[in-house]
Amino acid sequence: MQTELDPTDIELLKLLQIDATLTNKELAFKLNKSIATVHERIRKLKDQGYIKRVVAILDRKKINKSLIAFSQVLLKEHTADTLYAFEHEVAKFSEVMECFQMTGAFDFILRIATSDMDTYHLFLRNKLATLPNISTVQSFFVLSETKSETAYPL
Amino acid sequence: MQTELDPTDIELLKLLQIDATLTNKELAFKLNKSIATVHERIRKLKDQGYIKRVVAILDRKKINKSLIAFSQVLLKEHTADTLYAFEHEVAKFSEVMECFQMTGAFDFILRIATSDMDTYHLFLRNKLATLPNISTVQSFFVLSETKSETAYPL
DNA sequence: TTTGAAAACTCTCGCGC
DNA sequence: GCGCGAGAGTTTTCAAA
Repeated sequence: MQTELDPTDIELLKLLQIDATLTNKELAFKLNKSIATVHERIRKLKDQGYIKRVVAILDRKKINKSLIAFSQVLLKEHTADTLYAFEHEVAKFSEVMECFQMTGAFDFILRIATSDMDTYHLFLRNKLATLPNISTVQSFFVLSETKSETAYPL
Repeated sequence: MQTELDPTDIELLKLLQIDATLTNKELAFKLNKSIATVHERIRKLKDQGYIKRVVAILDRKKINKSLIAFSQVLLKEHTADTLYAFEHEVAKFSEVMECFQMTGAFDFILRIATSDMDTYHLFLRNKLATLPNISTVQSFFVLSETKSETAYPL
């Protein structure tokens, strides 16, 4: 299985990261390739896992997710079991968009999406803070989103 | 312009957030609507800005973006001008995937994608730290990505 | 919102480089 | 191996009701 990207693959990935609604015909024109070639390249890029999925990105403010919080979590214990248990439980909460284990002074950083501060408060009290083994949770709130990019440079 | 979402719109947004390659025919079947209805609903959801864009999500480790850092930036001054200038300059760096102005003990949090620690270091020294008006930058690194969701609950 | 038909696009296959 | 052309099969689009 060929796993290196050539310039055509790179160009395709660049374009599809920005707008995945481009048709094969449009892509073929931009790349000076045939439609069949573009089709085959994209199939391979998906098969090989370069393209994980194609998704619609919504305007969060329009769907009542106006408040984004970053919550830094410190656990009491750091055994393999307690780390796994935390990750496993926290992933179940629909408010948690992302969970990363981190280096540094705390263990995890969570990105939480809610409609407002009251809802965040309820999430913290009734969901996050009820998990066992939590030592501290520090919350920071997004005032404004200056840059928000899903496309990696290639 | 109708701006409220009915249950069909909500269901469509849920599905398209997960997989935007579903055809109108497949969506119509899932929702028990006609293809033309689905087509028209999606057109409206895009027009009204609920769907901002449709993008391919890549596997960052396969495209040499193995290291993700969250960098907390504190500025020296907080005039409207200096805040704007920082946002404006930092958005130009291709390594910066996201930039948020925050409440709390620091001013901005950046999500930085690079290939490795050396590259991050170079970014910090030669790009970020050269911006005027920066007081401190604290960097935290992602050890593992437990949950990573682009779909908001609806 | 639906229908239905025309236009556009997708996807596969086999040939040629 | 990789790319391309052509055609069958789907999907999208757009009237009209």
